[in-house]
Amino acid sequence: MKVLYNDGHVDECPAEEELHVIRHSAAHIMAQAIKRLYPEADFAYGPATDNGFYYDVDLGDKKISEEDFPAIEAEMKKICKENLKFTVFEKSREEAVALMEERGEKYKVEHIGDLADDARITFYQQGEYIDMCVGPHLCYTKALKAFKLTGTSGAYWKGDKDNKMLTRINGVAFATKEELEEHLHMIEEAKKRDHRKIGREMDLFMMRDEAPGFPFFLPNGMILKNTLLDYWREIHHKAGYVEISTPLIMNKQLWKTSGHWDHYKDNMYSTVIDDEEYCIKPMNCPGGVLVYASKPHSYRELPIRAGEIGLVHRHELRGALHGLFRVRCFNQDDAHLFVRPDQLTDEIVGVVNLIDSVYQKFGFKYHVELSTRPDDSMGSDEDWERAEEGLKTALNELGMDYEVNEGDGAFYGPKIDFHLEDSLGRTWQCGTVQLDFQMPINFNLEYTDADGTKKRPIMLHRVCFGSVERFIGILIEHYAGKFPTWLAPVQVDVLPVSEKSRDYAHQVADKLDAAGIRVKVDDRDEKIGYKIREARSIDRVPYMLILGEKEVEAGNISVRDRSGETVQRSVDEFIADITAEISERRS
RNA sequence: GCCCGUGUAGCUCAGUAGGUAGAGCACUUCGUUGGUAACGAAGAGGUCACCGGUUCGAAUCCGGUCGCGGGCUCCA
Repeated sequence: MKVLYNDGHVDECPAEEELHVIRHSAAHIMAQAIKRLYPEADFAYGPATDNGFYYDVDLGDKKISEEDFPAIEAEMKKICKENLKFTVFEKSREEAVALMEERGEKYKVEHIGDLADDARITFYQQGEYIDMCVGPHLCYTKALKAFKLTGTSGAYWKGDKDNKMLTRINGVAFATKEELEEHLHMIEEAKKRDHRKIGREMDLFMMRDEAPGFPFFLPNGMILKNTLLDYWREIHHKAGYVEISTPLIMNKQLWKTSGHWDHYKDNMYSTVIDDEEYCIKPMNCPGGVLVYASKPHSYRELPIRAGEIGLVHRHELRGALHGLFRVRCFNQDDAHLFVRPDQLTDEIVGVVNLIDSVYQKFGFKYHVELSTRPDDSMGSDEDWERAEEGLKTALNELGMDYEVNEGDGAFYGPKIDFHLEDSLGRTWQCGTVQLDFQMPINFNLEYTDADGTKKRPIMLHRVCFGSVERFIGILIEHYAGKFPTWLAPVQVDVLPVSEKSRDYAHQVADKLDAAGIRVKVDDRDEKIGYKIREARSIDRVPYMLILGEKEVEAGNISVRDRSGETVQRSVDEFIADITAEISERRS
C-alpha cells in the first residue's frame, strides 16, 4: 500500500503500519464529513487506536449522538467515492498559527503552542479539509474501504479534568469489509463473555441499587473465591509468607501518621466511635506496619513476608464503577515485606516471579508498567530515585519488557503494575509491587543489625490478584464461565434420564460428594435434552453424568464432557480421574 | 465528578398519537417417564427506578434524584 509521508514523498508502507495509516486517515475523513455537516465543529485530537480511530470535537451548542451516525457515515462514504487526493505541506510556526486561526481551529492553535520549538509543522489536505498532522496518510480517500462509527463519549481536552469536555466520536476501520465484519462479530461474541452477564447466569455475584459498587457474593461465587484463596495460601506458604489479619476500622491518627489522611482522604470512608474519628481502611499497609512495630526485630528475621487478605473500602467516583472490575470494597491479596537493603532486589524478583507464575497458571496475557513519582507524593527526591532504581534493577535482571507510566506511582513510592485484559481488550491493573521508604520512616520501623545498631527496613507492598473481585471478573471473562474443573462451582451435574434412574443418580452423587467433589443432581421432571442444555449453557459444568436405565442396569455411568464427548465409565474410575484433575489444578 | 445514552415482571425485551400494562424464558401446579442443546397445559407474578410538575387523565411529556451502560478523569 502506497502512503504519503510528511516530506511529500510517496512510498510503500511497511505492512505492520498499514492499518494505522488507514485508521488515522479515517479520522481525517470523518472530520471532513463532520465539518461538512456541522460547519461550527472545532477539532482537537484525532488519532488512530487499536482497532480504529476517534476524533475529539467541540460542537458548541450542537450535539452529535449515535442517531446522527448514518448521516456522517454516508458523508464519509461520499468523500471516499469522490476519491480526493491527500496532499501535504509544511508551514512555519507563524504561518501555521495564522492558517489555523483563519479556519477557526482554536484547539489546533493551542496545540501548535505546545509543540517543541524546532518541531516541523505539517498539514495534510484532502479536498477542502486541512488538518495539522505528522502523517503519514493514504494517497487517495478511495483507499479507505471499511469503517464504521461505533459510539460517542465525552473526553477532556488534553485529558485534563479541569479542561473543557469535548465530544469523542469513535470508529473502527479495517483494510477490507470482511475484516471489519469479522471484528464486529468478534465484539458481539466478546459481549457474551461479560462477567456481569455470566455472573448473573451462574449465580456467582450480584449488584443491588441499595449498595452501588459493593458486590454481593452468592454461594457459587464464594466457592470460586474461596478456591482461589486456597490456591493463594498454598503458593504463599511455599514462598515463605505468613498470614495476618488487621482491623477494618482504625483511628484517624493512624491514617495521619501513615500519610493516607493527607494524600487519600477523598477516597476514605470514616465514622465516629465514642466521639473519636475513625477511618475504614482503604489500604492494608498501616495495619501491617503496626504488626511489625509491635515488637523488636533482628536482621536475622528479615525478610518478613506478611500476607493479608484484607477487605478495603474506597470511595470511587460513581461514574467509574464497573461490575467487579471497579468497586468500592474489595479484598486485596496483600502482603507487606520488610527487607534489608541487601535483600531488596532478590525480594522484588521473587514477587515478580510469583505474580508471573500465577498469571501463567491461568494463561493470562499481561503487560507491565513502571509507575513513577506522582505530583502528590511524600518523601525525599533521593528516596524516590533510589526506589525507582530498585524496581528498574529488578525488572532488568528479569529481562522483562515494560512501559514507563510517568507520575502514576502511589503517594509513598513507585510501583511495578501488571495489567490484564478483559474480553473486550480493555486492560485493568491487577498485580503490583510497590517500593516504600516512607512508611518505615513515618512509623519509625527498625531492626537490629549484626553490629548491634538500629537500621531502617525497606517495605514492599505487593498483590498478585490485585483485587480478588477484579481478578474473578477477569477469570470469568477469560474462561467465559467455563472454569477449569478445580475452580468450577459445580464440578459434576448428575442428570437422571427419568424418574426410574433418580435413586441411582442420588446414590452416584452421594459417592462423589463423599469424595469431596462438588456435585449437583438435576432430578427435575424435565427431558434429558433440556437438562443438558441448561447444564452447559447456564451452569457451564465441566462434567455431566447421564444416568438412565441402561446405566442402572450396567452399574456404570455415562460421562459427558464440555466437548460433548460421552464415554461409559465406572464411578470409581471417574472419581479417581476427576480427583487427580482437581488436586493438580489442571487447566 | 464530567459527557452521552438508558431505567417496564427474576431474565431478555414489546408497549404505536398521553386513556391506570404485554410476550418469551424462568417460577408454581397438573399431565407426561422422556436417552445427549428447549414435552404439553394451566396458574401466579409489575404502585412501569424514585420524587415533583403539566394534564380531566402520565409507563408515555417536563424537571430533579438515584441506578445502570459506553467513555473521560481516577484507580486494585
